[in-house]
Amino acid sequence: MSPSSYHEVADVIRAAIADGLYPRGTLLPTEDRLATDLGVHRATVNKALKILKNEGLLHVEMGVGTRVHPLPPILRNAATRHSRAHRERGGVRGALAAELVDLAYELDSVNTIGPGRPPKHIAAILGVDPDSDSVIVRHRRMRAQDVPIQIAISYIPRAIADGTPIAERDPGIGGISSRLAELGHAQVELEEQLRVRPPTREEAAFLGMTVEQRVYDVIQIGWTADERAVKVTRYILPTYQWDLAYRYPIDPA
Amino acid sequence: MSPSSYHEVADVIRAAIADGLYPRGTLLPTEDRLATDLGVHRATVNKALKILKNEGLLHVEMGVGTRVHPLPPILRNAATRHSRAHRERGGVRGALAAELVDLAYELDSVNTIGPGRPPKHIAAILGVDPDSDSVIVRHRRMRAQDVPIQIAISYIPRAIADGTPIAERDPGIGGISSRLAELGHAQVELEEQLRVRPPTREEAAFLGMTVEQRVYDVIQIGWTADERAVKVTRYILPTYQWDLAYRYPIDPA
DNA sequence: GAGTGGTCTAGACCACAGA
DNA sequence: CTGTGGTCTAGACCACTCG
Repeated sequence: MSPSSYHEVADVIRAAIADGLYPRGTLLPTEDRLATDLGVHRATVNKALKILKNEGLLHVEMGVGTRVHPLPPILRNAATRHSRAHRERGGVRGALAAELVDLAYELDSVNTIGPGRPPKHIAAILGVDPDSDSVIVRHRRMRAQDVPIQIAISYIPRAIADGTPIAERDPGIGGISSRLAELGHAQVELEEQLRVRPPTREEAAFLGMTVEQRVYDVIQIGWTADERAVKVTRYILPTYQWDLAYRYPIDPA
Repeated sequence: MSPSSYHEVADVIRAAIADGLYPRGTLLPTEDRLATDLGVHRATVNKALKILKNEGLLHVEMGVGTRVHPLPPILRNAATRHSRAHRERGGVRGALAAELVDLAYELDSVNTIGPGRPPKHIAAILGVDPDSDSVIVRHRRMRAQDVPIQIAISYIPRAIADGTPIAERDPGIGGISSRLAELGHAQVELEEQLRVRPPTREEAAFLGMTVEQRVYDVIQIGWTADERAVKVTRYILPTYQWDLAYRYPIDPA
């Protein structure tokens, strides 16, 4: 067959991947090869592959070739991931780690923890000073199976966190949420605001994405029983790497 | 200045739009014009504009020109009722809620209602027969200010819906949820599973999108107090047209 | 150095909308 | 009929990786 457009070429290759012709993690044929096989110019193949790269299905290793993305999407279930049982399963340090336990993925994270200034809109939520180092910032960049999958930046008021394990590198079993609870700041509700946008250059660099792909940008606010916001966390997740799930009560009337 | 790559051209145009040089709804200069102005070939401008189209910032009217997308993103707050008690508290919540209030948009919807077969995975959730017309299907395509913004397809078991206003074109004040409550099937919790993907050709056609853009694909399940799923609704939303918000309780321990 | 994908220019033809 | 964006081919040069 001789596809007449780059969308058809993309469909052919997408189908070939779905059929298992090119398993996850393997190299695709070169663009020249595909061009001659499909009877089109390389520019057309390049345009078709760009679609699949933007979808997150393919991934380029410069100078090497084009690879089928190694990891299928992971489910992030907001309803269950924050239960204590979930967070402490396998002695792990937080919600993400617990999710990956099920999949037998190895989690590896690079953290930067210390006092810092909160962004203005986050300072407003937490009710802290935006112009001084009023929060502990926990910046975490995480990989599963050596594939970057998430950036998480947490902001906790220093009035709460100073002198506690929350300000330390290792917050202990169950993560920050467990420590907040022990300190009398248990979060009873979480609020999440999310949108989809292109990654910034920095985010793209760490996540191994291009700026033409998409990330979820999730702002999570932790509320206590007495209606105080005690933690704000921003999650940056590649859309092709995650499915999200929520469960919430409604007024039955 | 003379941008050296199509990403720079895209950045220049994105910035020009952000600066108000090209207001929402107006036509951009032609590709030829931009090419000569920026000192690059039209193919480069075309590639740059494609990025902005994929982001949903631009929209082509064939044979006419390229227009800046008319509507800014809308906030879809999954727990509006639930969050109402908290509305006074300041910060981001108030700011985003304020944006919602602006919407004096005119809504217009085309509906198709009747018995039908549920998709297999939805039949499994509802516990109905996937091989017969076991559900009432309510298919709604909605526009705001004449801009298509959402597709919603609801599935309700006929055992519940037959002979009630749920199977009628107009379900009455309060909609399906109120009727379900009156019939003894009040939903007390909603579960939503969402992912981001390219639209199908049909979805793209109605929503005025290309298949290189992205939609939220949201599966919403309505649960009763006795843990029965009484309604499943699938929402298809352009990602550039919506921000999403959730609020849910967590296990504080 | 050979092979990879990334990008740019150049020129061409097409379908579509509107005067 | 003219002007619009959509697309394809052609050929070139680049930065990168690996042997």
